[in-house]
Amino acid sequence: MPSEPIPVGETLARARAILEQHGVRPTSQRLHIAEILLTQPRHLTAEQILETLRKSQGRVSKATVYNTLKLFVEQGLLRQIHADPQRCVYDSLTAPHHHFRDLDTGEMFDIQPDELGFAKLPSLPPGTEMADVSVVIGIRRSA
Amino acid sequence: MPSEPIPVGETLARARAILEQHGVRPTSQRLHIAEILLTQPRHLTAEQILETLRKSQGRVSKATVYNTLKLFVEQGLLRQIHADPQRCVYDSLTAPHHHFRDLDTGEMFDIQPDELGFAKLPSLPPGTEMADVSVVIGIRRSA
DNA sequence: CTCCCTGCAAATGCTTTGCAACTAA
DNA sequence: TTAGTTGCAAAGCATTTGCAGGGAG
Repeated sequence: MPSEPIPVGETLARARAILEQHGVRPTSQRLHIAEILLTQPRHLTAEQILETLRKSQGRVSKATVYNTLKLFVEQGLLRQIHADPQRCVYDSLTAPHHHFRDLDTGEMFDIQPDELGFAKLPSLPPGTEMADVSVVIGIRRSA
Repeated sequence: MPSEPIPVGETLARARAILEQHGVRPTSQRLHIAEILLTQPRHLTAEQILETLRKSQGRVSKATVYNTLKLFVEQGLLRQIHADPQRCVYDSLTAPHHHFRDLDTGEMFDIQPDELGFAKLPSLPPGTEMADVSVVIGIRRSA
């Protein structure tokens, strides 16, 4: 269930606040990218972000998009998901959660953490500790 | 727990049998690749397979390795895993199962299906059906 | 003789990097 | 001024493709 779009003025302010909280200078490009990732459904490829920017915005460089996304990931604002071999998806929900993945389109949808639980987890290899658990449920249109 | 290496003569025969079962002509390269994937631990990148081939075997083309792996995947002999952004791992265990992933090395280890169970699964988006479930448990060396 | 495998090199597509112009404090 | 950003083009890498030579049936 995608959250509904938030009025633009609000997202701009929120985007700015978040960037400042993370010590990222809120430049025009960064604000626009931050706005897209706060307002739109939360799983986007670099290409989709670039398209969105170009529609609403005019000129943006692909390199700047990638650099900004990389910066956001380093700052913990985004998470990268690599379910697809060829493209990488940026997820703006950074809290631990799981995903549905539409096998036909590659689209991803969040699963809230309380919607999924384990009855049994395997014992870890000796000398290791669990860092994270990721569940991806592949789905397709039913017949 | 990696199964222990199987004597070479045996793997060659098994490799040949499997290829023939799947209607794949058992050429020299294909047999060597099939042998590697039956004998060695089961999660290898194309690069690792190429290296192994070149050590034991002599000349092999990168293209042939990729083409063969692609063929094997199409025939259901292998499964591709895309946990890493930059490389893709081929898994010779095609039955449904889950994985540990060493976050430092990228290495993957099987989790047997009976070692992991769900207490709760989310309801699917309407009009869709579940195709598969993949669990990846990220681990690292504990302090 | 005819497929189709194989290897090389070139092409592809996503992502990163080098670098010069630019912009804001 | 000065550090940090941006855009363009070129570089990098894993993977794919085109094509000529070669081998198996």
